[in-house]
Amino acid sequence: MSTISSRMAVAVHVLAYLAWRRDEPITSERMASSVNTNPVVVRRIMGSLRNAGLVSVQPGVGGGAQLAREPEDITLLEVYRAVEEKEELFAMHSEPCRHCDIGGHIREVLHGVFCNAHQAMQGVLAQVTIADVFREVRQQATGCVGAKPEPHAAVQHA
Amino acid sequence: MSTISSRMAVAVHVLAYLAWRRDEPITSERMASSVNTNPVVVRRIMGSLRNAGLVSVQPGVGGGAQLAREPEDITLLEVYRAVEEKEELFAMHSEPCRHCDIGGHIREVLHGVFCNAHQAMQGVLAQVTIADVFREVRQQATGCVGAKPEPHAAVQHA
DNA sequence: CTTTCCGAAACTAGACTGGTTACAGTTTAT
DNA sequence: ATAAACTGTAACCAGTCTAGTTTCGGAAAG
Repeated sequence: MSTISSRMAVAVHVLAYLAWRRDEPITSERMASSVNTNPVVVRRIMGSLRNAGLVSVQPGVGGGAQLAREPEDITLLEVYRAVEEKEELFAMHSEPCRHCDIGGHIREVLHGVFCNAHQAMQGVLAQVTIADVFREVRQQATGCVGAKPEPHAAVQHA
Repeated sequence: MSTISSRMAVAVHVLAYLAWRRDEPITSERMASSVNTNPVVVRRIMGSLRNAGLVSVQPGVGGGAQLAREPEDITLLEVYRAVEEKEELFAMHSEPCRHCDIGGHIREVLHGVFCNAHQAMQGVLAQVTIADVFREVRQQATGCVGAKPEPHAAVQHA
């Protein structure tokens, strides 16, 4: 039932927003307004993205966050690794009986399969960049009836 | 940080155990002893596997669980779907601003990427069967120094 | 009818998530 | 220097999921 946390979704959303407003610093309040959450939640995620070298943040008047790299150079895999410090996708059961044929070696076998599955998932994320996401979002937006042809004219969460 | 629950690992462990003891019913107590957990935890997981048609369970004296299908016909993907009723691997953030260019369409784009990632992971699980796991576990066991050449001679959790 | 076994409910402690408030520190502008 | 704007971080909370445990009812076998 438990899913990977929505930090991933929020992080990609924010990075796409920063790619949209590529040249100006964006405050956590503006980002939170677009994501519809609390500014502290955004700042927590920005901390992870900053540690990963994906964004640069400036405090003070006129401060905010900006992309530290080009949107084409930021893959969703980097975002995933920045906001989910998880080493394994699947949890292993703790201490199976080591004296029987199954319990003694099941963990090594499972570890191999689980690693393959995790890497396959990460392989998909590695092939998508923030620029891809931003482009697809814009395409969807302009494809709608009544959509504005100039995205910069949209609501800016001022 | 949160991972997919260890129910998956326990389920594969138990199914490999049942493949090992293919012809006799195994009680939840014996399975729990091999997994090193509580019999009720095993029974909960067996309920999911039974609903998925992977095992058949008999109550009463001499009862227990047996594989309902051949180990070669049970993939880890079926096990995954049996014990994790999750529809999505990644959580979506709840209600982004629909009036701005990013928030209005980010969810559809993210949904596509997340689905691809989830399916890539499931594709790996679909290619591994319980028979594969059992065979690899046996290979690892016999490859160890001092390992018994006949796996049925190992501790049986009686 | 007793034993063995499953199924299910109820309860617990621990962990993670997302949200919130609060406050210290830093940068800019005046 | 002082005020304003913004980040960073700690602390706390409620909700959810997980895994474990106890308990009890019911089914099957002998």
